[in-house]
Amino acid sequence: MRNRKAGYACKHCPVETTLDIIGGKWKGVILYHLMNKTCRFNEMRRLMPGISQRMLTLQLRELEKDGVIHREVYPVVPPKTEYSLTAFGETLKPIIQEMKRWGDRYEHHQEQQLEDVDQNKA
Amino acid sequence: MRNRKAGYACKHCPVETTLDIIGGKWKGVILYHLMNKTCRFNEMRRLMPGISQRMLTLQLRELEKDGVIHREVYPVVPPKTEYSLTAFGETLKPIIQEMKRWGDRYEHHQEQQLEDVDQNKA
DNA sequence: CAGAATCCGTGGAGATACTG
DNA sequence: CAGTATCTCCACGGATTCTG
Repeated sequence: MRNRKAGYACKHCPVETTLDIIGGKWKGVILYHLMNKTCRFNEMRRLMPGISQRMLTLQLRELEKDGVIHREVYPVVPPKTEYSLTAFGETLKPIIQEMKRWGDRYEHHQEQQLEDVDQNKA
Repeated sequence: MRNRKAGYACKHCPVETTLDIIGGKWKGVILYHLMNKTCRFNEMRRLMPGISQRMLTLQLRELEKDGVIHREVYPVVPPKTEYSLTAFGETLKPIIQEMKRWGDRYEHHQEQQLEDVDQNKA
């Protein structure tokens, strides 16, 4: 999000505060992947085929600026950069985990419906 | 979000699936308020001073289309419309609650820092 | 490999006015 | 009160090219 108006959430709604940090279009997914393991740049691109290189960079920079992720650059050739969650970023895990749980159940629900249609149960 | 590409999430990442439903800029906040109580249109506007009337309408329509909220129109004068969570929408509560919890703690953390600065502890 | 820089189109979103 | 309709603008984000 970052653009919910100059930093302060109106009536300091806590959900709005949270969305100011993880509300970016791809931030949830990025955090989800970094929860499992430290990742390199192109590795993340492969994990998220839908995001452009430019967007990935921008979102990573914002997350870094907010102290959620850490960016470790190794001065080698060819370049190597690793992204990982900071301790602060770890505190967001419960949110992402709930999102994963919900998404999993929703997908199963969808599959179920498709099967029903296939078998003319619907 | 709704625009993560024609309906199917890549590699069906569950977090992406979830964000397709609640990833809209204001959807989290809307759901948060509807968790507490059924709300009328202008009531919600007051709860969210940052959102424009147009945006509120659009986000509500998307949530309705996705089956997350219910819109009850009473044929009276002046008009009265009430928004509430559907049973399906209720299943999103754990996510929003985690967001609220995190936002609350984050705000306290911020306050703490401000106090420290005030008292030159920092 | 991990980006930065540039160009450019689209639609996200504000402001305003109108209506049942 | 609870919206719709229209006009408008800018920044979000894609595609492409260049670099250490």
